[in-house]
Amino acid sequence: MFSMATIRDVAKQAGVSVATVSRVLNSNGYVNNETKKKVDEAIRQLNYKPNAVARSLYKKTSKTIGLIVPDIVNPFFPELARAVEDTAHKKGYNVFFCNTDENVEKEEHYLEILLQKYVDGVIVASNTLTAEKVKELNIPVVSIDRKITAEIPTVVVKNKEGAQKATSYLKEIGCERIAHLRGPHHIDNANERADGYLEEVGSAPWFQSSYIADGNYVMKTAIQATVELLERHPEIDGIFAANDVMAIGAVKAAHRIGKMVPEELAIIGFDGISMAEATTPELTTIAQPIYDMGTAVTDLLVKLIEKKPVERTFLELKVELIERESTRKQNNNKGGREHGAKDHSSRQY
Amino acid sequence: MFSMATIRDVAKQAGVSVATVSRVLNSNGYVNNETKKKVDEAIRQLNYKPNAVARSLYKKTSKTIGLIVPDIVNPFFPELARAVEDTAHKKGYNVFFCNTDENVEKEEHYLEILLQKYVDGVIVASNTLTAEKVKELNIPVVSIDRKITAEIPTVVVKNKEGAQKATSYLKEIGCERIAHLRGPHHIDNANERADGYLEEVGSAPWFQSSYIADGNYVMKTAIQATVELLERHPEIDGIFAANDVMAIGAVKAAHRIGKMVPEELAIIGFDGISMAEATTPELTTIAQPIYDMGTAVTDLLVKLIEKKPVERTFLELKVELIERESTRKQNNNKGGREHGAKDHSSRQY
DNA sequence: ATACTGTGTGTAACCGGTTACACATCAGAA
DNA sequence: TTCTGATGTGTAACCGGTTACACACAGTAT
Repeated sequence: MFSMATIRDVAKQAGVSVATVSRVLNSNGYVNNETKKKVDEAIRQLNYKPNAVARSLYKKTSKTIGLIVPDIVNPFFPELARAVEDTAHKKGYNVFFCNTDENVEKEEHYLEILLQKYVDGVIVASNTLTAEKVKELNIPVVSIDRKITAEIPTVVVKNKEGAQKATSYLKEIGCERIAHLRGPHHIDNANERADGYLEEVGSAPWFQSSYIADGNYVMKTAIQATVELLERHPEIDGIFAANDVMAIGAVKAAHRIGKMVPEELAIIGFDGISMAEATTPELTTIAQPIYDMGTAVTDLLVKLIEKKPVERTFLELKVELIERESTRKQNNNKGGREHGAKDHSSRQY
Repeated sequence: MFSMATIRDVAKQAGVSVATVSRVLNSNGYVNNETKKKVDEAIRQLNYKPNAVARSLYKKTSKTIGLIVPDIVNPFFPELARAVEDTAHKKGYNVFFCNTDENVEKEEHYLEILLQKYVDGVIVASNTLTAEKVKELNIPVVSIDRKITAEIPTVVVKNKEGAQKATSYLKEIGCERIAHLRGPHHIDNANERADGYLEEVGSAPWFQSSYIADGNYVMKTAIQATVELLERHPEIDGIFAANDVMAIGAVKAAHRIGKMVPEELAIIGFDGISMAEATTPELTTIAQPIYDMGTAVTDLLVKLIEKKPVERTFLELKVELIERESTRKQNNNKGGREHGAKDHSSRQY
């Protein structure tokens, strides 16, 4: 067993001081060209790699960020995590990966560990954190998908606008009784999406609040809720589900009851997760630019870390309607504009 | 802006030496109970948190591991990553998260960075790494899902056995012409699964090699391959796809052609990804114990890191047939035994 | 001749922990 | 009484980088 070469080994090998080696490594200060060659040669010979931990200790920065998500298994987060990691890597940062299950203690525990490990900043996808906690961390924290407070930089999407887009699209294709399968009341984006729905149909003559069913963003309960909804209101011919997972549940419920999708019932989701393409019929949805959100939030964090100027600390990204098979226009029946090919969509298992 | 308290601040505050504080922190060596109280009080007053970087530098260990996957977006990996992170966290380790897209240079680059950051070990899900490269890292490396070489500890599943199980299950429910949608030739598990299929039907009188179609583990090409397969051999009444994503593609192809699943064509996949439950009909599959694999591989790695004894360095886990709707028994028609409820299946978005 | 600036290099302190070693005290054994 | 071992604490070296500072020497301006 042998141990890694240190900067002192390199210095000895090259016949110079450690300061000079350090200067060569970081290309700062003055170094004679001949000296530099000797040092480079010594580095090559010893296969020297500088020790990032020692560097971190002195510089008080680790070129590392933390990514805190509720659960990577939740289909929204893999693409987000991918974008964060890609962007961080491009900028020279590594990412620590943490799952909190929306559990406050777990989250605070992770933050403490990350802080002790000198992370330069943290990306949080969670709603349990308080502004106070964040402030005492003394490092940049940005939030994705959930607003925490006005002080914390955030990247979200236009949830209300997207919900309006979804609902008005259902109207447009001829739906006359449109229901909403909403998300949990304690999650902001669920409320915003419900607001968007109400904005479009809340004052329609047929509307009643019983057209809104409570879901909690998971498939199983969405199936049950949809079955009850359709039993309560058999006249429903369109459902806007607040996320894709529930929309998939709604499709299953319709199938179970024997309602044809989209002929008798149009269903539209929200999120644009890849699972929505696995269903039959494939799901029409309001797609969030998940990858772009990850890129944007990471860019923002890195700028804050490196104290570069940032234009805005609150980004509200646009969503996009993707027409697939779970809805069909009354008049024309074309497949509809899809997403542009994503640069990372061709990967294989 | 204020800076973090150090061990020397604590020592001063408590009126003791840094060694004593360190002893209290790590509960080793002798410390008088009264002294310990003073130190604890000083720690509390200053809200002192030990600096993990400084500790790493001296101890040459960071309580950090690397997780290298091809692409977290690939539906197999989120659950694996979750298991790895859960297990690592439980044992006091943080995980660096890296996506390589099966790209050798990217992979080697990540390994180099991880090494410089003093990671204690690495989990690799990849087939591009050579044993030589791994050896010169001088830290424990374990492999998941892919065998690299005999020397590198590995956790895989019984692919051939699973494939046989899938194929014989199709025979059992009455299929008489069973095709195989295989994975890429350069991936071991694809070859093992093809072997398992051949073992079951390779010597059947009806068998021809044209019953095997090349797929590359992605949905789009699987759809095309299935369409061609069914045009070539309309008599096919069962398809074993080498992964779930291709099986979903096969379901779509059947739907497109107008073949009823499972009535006219039974389809079975492999992997047990959650997406397989989103389809209509829901997919019968050979489920890998993905979460367990992640737990096992992390346990193994941590044991190697901590130089604890390990029983075996090659684990081949069992797979399990999950009957759902895309296949149906000729005789009895019961829903079939599902997975036990996974402890992490109830999370919400 | 003097001062000044740019180039090139080395010494040693520093980052914030851990621990080897030295030393002191005290109880119980020989 | 002396020896031994357990208890308790402090000093300083160490981990492997970075950099402030000192210094030396050249070339050029005054």
